[in-house]
Amino acid sequence: MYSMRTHRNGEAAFLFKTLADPTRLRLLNLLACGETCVCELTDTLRVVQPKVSRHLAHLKRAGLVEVRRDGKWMHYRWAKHGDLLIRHVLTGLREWMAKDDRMNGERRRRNKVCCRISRRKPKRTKN
Amino acid sequence: MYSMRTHRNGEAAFLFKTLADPTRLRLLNLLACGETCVCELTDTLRVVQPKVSRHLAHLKRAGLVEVRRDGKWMHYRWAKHGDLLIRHVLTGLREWMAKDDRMNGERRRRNKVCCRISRRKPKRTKN
DNA sequence: GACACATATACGTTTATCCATATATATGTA
DNA sequence: TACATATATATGGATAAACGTATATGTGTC
Repeated sequence: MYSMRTHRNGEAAFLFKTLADPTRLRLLNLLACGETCVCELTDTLRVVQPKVSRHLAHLKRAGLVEVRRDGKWMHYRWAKHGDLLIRHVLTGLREWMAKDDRMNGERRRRNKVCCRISRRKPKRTKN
Repeated sequence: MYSMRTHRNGEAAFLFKTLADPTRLRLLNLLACGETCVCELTDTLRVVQPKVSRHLAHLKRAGLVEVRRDGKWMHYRWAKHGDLLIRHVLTGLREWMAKDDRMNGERRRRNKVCCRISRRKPKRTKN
């Protein structure tokens, strides 16, 4: 179900195309910490919001992430994968991210991002 | 050593970019059977030779395959990988290829290709 | 050396990808 | 309803990837 794209027309290439972009790998890296909303991703990566949304959409099309709406916010997370290929690839990716310096730094930064801290106590806020 | 590209500048993206092409996946699929020369690959995939060579060069740059010269022929094979990410990814890829219909068909065809059969007995031939 | 064959590379064109900016949509609040 | 905020999408331009054809290199044979 999540991996239609890789099986339809037999294209694993589509999965790899999705992973072949540094920004998308950085997004997956942050999502490896758990569910994260778009503004947190934007702030952490210091990347303009349309760019983040565009890449998230691509990850979603490929079945790599799922979304949940919470008021104005969209929370993205890694998808559960039935697909064997995706599972192997993401296992390798997780291990790689755990060792990569830049990725480590960005995961650390994620937890300090202002909008994350300020929104923690009230589940929904006006600001 | 084989995976310099993935570690230098921290880009796993380069590995995925290499795998993000159907022709290169088809080549890796044939090489999964064992060492294969360019003309066999060309005949099996029914793809023009410069295209095959170009993609093989890309796979080599990424450290995914190795080459051995045998007279006029160049024999390509999967490389041995120290890199964990590459190992996970290729494990997933192997399993996927084993199940994919098109890939199965092409591996079967590989063993029937004319130039393969005619060149089997004499290790080196004039023709 | 001249030629044939296997493979690699160079070149110009087409196609796909990525980006930044602008704009649209959706939700919540006054 | 009007407005602010969060996110998504559309548009046009720049960059890179892939392709086919032509040509170069490298090896063996005569």
